Amino acid sequence: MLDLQLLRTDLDRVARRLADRPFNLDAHAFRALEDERKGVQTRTQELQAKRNALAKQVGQAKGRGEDAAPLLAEASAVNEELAALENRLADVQRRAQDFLAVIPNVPHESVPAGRGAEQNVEVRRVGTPRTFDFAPRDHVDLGAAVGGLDFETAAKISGARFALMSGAIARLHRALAQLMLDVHTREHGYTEVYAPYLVNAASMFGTGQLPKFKDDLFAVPRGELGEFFLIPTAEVPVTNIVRDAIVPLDRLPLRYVCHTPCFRSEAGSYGKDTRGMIRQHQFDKVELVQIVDPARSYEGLEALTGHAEAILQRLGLPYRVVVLCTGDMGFSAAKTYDLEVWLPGQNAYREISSCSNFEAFQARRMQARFRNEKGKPELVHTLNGSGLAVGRTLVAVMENCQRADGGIDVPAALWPYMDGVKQILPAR
RNA sequence: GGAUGGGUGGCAGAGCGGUUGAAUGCACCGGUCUUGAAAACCGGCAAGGGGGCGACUCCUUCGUGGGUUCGAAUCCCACCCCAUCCGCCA
Repeated sequence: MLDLQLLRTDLDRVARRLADRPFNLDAHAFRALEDERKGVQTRTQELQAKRNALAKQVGQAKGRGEDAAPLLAEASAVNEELAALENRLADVQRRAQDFLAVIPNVPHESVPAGRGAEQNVEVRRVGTPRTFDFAPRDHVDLGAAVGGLDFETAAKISGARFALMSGAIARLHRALAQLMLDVHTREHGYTEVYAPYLVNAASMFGTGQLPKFKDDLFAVPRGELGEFFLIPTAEVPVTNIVRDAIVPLDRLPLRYVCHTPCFRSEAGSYGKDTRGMIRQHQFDKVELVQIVDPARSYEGLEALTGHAEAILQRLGLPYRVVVLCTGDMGFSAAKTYDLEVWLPGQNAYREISSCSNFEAFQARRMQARFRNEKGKPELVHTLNGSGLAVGRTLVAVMENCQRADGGIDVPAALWPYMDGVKQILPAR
């Protein structure tokens, strides 16, 4: 959520920058809403003050044993008028809130303007894609060759966009998550977190999935209580740790790492990435979350991105880093780096991590604050990034480490997690 | 699911329906004292919002939502959450 104060004082500049996303901020509607709010609020508060004063006089009169009847009559009249005004005020405030809740974050000044992925800017490339002296297969064919990656059975059990892993592939998948958790906790200073996979609507609002992106979520009804939502990323439960909290300054930055499955409806992506396990309704991800002092959030973003990169480097996977342009960024982000891993099966770089600074956008929605040097509560900045998407990392390892015979050479970094298995050989 | 107790400021913890935005303690900030520190003492210290150039002033907020009342942290109703016990269960 944007700062109301910012909209009041700098509406046109904000509207211009949001137009780059593109988002059309209706400045006229906002000003009209603001004017209405101001008028109703002022009159309501005047009447409330009057009511309070009268009530006090009644108390004093009764205390002196005087007749309070005239005062009571006046108070009743005030209350009648006040009730209508308070209703109107609540209505205007709700409309203002709804208006604010669907405005995306303002891109940081360093973010390039652009409409879509084509305008993203490459920052660096690390590693060189391997040249094969045979025709490289994609992970679906490799999975068929070694066994243990089964989309047909998953479709029987659940439907499209699910995978069933077994044997060495399932083990490799687990090994990847283990490696990531160990590196981030041991070397990057993150605290491991185990968090709920079902969250309430307030948490989804806090990180920005609600109200605008409900269609992307799986909702689980719970009768009278409304509904739970399956997390689309650990960002949601982990960032909401600090919702409605005031963190002492000396505890910042908070760094959390959390391995969870992620659930996405993928509404609107029909026909996209239908082959293989690039785009699934359920996938595992190791997520990095930082809660930081606003003065240091861009430092934090660079560091966090580096932490995610470290995993790719350790696995020897070639990748590149791109800054997302204004048109490709998520709703809540002020700046995002995507890490794209090289996939020989697609002959392309594909997203494997997304690292973002949300500045105070989520913090404002969550009322997540810290106590600054002056002892005053101030909104924190929140950051997160995949470190990494486990399913896609599995795909990348399979495709980049494949052998001519269809087997897979396990990267050395994973050996300690594989019970000494260094190659996954073709079945039969 | 049943029973009981409870949700108040950063924390702990008071609070006969009227001057309680809320005692007290801790924490925190400033000062006195001290070579320095501690202790002691004095003072300050909730958040969000409206209006005003400003001194300042007004409104809202005691789990949430309704209700009673001129007036609710205090009374009534519903719900949520937490604790403990019982039942069920991995």
